[in-house]
Amino acid sequence: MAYKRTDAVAARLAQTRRQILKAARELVAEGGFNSAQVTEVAKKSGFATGTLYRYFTSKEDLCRQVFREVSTKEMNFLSTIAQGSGAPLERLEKVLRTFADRAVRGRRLAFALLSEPVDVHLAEERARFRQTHASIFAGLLDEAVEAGDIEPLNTAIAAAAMAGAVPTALIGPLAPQSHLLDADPARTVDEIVHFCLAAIGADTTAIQPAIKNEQRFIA
Amino acid sequence: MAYKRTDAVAARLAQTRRQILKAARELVAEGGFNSAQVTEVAKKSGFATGTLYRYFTSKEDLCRQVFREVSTKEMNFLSTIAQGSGAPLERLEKVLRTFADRAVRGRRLAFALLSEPVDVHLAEERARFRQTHASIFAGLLDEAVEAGDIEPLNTAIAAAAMAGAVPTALIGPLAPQSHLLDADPARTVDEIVHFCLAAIGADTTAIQPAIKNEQRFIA
DNA sequence: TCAGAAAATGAAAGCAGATTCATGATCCCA
DNA sequence: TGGGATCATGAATCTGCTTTCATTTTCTGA
Repeated sequence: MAYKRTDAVAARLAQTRRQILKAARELVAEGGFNSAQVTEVAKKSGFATGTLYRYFTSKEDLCRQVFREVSTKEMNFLSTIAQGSGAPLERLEKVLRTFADRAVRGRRLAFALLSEPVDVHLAEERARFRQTHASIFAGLLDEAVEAGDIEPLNTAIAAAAMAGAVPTALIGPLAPQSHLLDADPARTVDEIVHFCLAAIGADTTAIQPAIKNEQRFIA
Repeated sequence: MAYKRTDAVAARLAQTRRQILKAARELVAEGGFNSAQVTEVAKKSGFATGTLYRYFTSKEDLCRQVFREVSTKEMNFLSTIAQGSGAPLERLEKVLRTFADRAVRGRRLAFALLSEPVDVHLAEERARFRQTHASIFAGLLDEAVEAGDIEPLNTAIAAAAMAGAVPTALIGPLAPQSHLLDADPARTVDEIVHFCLAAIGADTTAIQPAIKNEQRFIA
């Protein structure tokens, strides 16, 4: 026993792991999970394929990590807004708008997370992602009902409907090759947000113009 | 040249083709496209795998046919309702309700058509399916706007949002193993329909109770 | 500096399917 | 009824990946 992992080595290992994840993430952001083949990730990260398997038990494992990393970032982002101050419906509007807005701007990545055809395992991860969106929406709807800002309704169902409506309304436009949205993305986002708010009986007369900062899905 | 295909033979060939499609369709209705492996379809239909390739150029081809057959039936169904008589919004409500209702009742097949993870080719087919739903919705929305029943809006976007909202709101419940919906499916459908109609500013006070006939996605 | 231990490598093996194709069965018409 | 044509068969092959693992390289503490 003449070997004990040094801090320096541990750091390097961690670094390697990060590099692999980064390479995979970038490939996903460019061409979806489809492009994240083991060989490609290896090449891009600068390590051998065998090496990847010292850090991840399988390709599936690697992809799941990537999905989680990226989606967690998005969810935290929305979650923070949801927990902010202001009337529940104002926060809901901001969350919806931010969601749609970031998806449009980070189109390729959003496509990968939301609608690219993927295998069952990633599909599960995606379902969780959607479910989390729905939870955030549902929480705000509950608050709004509680506050008497909207009529009582089944918030779980309404939230799920929103979680489906937003991405789908963007999907054609979200597909990598599509440029339908380039004309007037802000207007489209406005319409979608309006749709969701009206659906729950919220007053939509005061909907603000699109967000100005250039937020987007980021790899 | 001592062979010319007889009518009898042609009929048998057509019959075989139908049998293969039927076997595939049934497998899909039971376990999704995942279960429609060439070997399985062959076994179920009673023909050899090689035979399938005399009728379909590839597995992909076969699956696409199945998807089209089934989805076309659904779309025609909705389309007929959409072209019926009555106020546009009444027809829209009926279309939405029928869509949701049939999906709930023909859960497994609906899952396969709407949210099962599938490869790129079927995903394209699915996109078309969604797009058709959206077109039907959009047509009715246009009529409603035209008739002055609702305020003008971007009907394409609203329609796409509905096409996403309905399946997603059902999805947890739609997944084959889920039984969330068994408690009170009609109520859930009501909520979803209400959501969509409210979203476009339709008067929802007169929403009728659930449809009575036992319509469903049929293989 | 060296021996033992971990880490990295990438060519080869594995894998789960779809797809092919040589062979045998069936069919048609002269 | 026979020979040429189509049809059906299913074991063997092909395919595009992921995954393994014997070998090489790097690291550690004595």
